[in-house]
Amino acid sequence: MDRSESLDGVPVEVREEYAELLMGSVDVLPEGELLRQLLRARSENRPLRVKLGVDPTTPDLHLGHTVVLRKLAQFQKYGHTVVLIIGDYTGKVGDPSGRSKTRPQLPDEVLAANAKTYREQAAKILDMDKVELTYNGDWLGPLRMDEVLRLTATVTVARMLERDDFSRRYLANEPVSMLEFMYPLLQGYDSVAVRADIELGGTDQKFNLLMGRTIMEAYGLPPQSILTVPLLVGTDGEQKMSKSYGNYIGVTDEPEDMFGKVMSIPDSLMVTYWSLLTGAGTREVESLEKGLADGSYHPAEAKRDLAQRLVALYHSDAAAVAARSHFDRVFKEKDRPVEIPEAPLPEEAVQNGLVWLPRLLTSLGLAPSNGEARRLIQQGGVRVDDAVVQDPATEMEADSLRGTVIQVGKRRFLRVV
RNA sequence: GGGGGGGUGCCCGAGUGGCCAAAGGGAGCAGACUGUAAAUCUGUCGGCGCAGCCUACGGAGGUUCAAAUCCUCCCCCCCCCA
Repeated sequence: MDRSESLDGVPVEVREEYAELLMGSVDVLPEGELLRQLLRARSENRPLRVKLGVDPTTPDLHLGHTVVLRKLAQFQKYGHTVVLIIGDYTGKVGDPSGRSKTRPQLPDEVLAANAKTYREQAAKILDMDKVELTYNGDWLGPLRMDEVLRLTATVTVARMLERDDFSRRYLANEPVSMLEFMYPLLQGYDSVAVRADIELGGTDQKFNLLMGRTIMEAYGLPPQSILTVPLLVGTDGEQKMSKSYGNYIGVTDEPEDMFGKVMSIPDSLMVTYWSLLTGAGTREVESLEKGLADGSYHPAEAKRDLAQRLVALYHSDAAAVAARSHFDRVFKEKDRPVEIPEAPLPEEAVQNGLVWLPRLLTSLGLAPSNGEARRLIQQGGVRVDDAVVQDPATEMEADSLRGTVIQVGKRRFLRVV
């Protein structure tokens, strides 16, 4: 977007605030509105109400979710009020988006549990003491039919079909349920309920966010402005980060795992991750880019630093350092990790004092089936005390196994005790 | 209500009587290589102590020496017309 609007007469503090809020944002609409809001908020000494709605459909947040949370944290930093809406109601109905399969309707207990972990995990980024936390079931649940109808009357079908994924699916003969049409309306109604000044979301939410404006106007309220942040690309470097694509890095991932996953992103994604996930400032990101470009900053080093920084954010500096040395040890020097998890020799794997290797792997959980274990062995992916074993018929004496380290692939180790 | 098109392995998708545990792609997994769990290449990719057997192509029956493929009924999904 064009961000060259004149800042003449804008106080320096607001310029700074504005610049930081724009950083990393994709759409900030309508043009110039956010700046006006910031100025007004300042002159009236009234913080902006910044809305984010989340559906508690997954128990764990991943780094993709944190992009928008970081943006919220910036608003918070400047004294604005973050209004976090847990979509317990919308989650309960079950959004069938994208698939013909109806998404299972989540039971209350699951939603409540998800909401709880969401709060805990969001607390790593936001100051939750200052967040206004709400549940949209509080106002959507009691809505009467006539009120629902009033809501539906505010938007036309043609308008709905402007939404890219709706029209695309519609043209492709894929189902679009009425329920899905309701989602943007309910989300917009949330904005009415909390009197939002601005709503944040991923770029995929642009339509819904704009719908909030329409609906607020229909309810006689000043329409919110909207700010979108980029969707984070997952570790595969292609699709957006999502649990269902298996390309996600969870904020609760163990330090070593998180470190490793970060190391698996394509180089081309590094700068993006730095700027969207670490809270690094513009200057820091620029010098990093420069270093990578002129060769003074080795990409492998940059990625390690990135991984370390992210682990530090969600765990601790110590854990981050440990994860890094673990990674270097195991992958760079192809050595064993210092700490190897231990597991007792499973009884069921022992027959007449002998242990058949594939069965050992499955019973230790290192392979899902004997067939898979066989393949791993044949492909040279299994080591017993550093020695590759390639014969799937291998049998070993149970007693001799105790204390040995079983390795599957490059990164799974287990010591039999 | 009428007409048409579909339901295949984790996902997408080919297959219309045997050569089909089912092409191809993606994901996953393993190996090689590398600064990396990047990229690339190779292999593998239902289960079973596996040169064999079992289970599988929406569900249930049936025809056949033989069915994902043909028939019957049922369930589910999509589109068009009304």
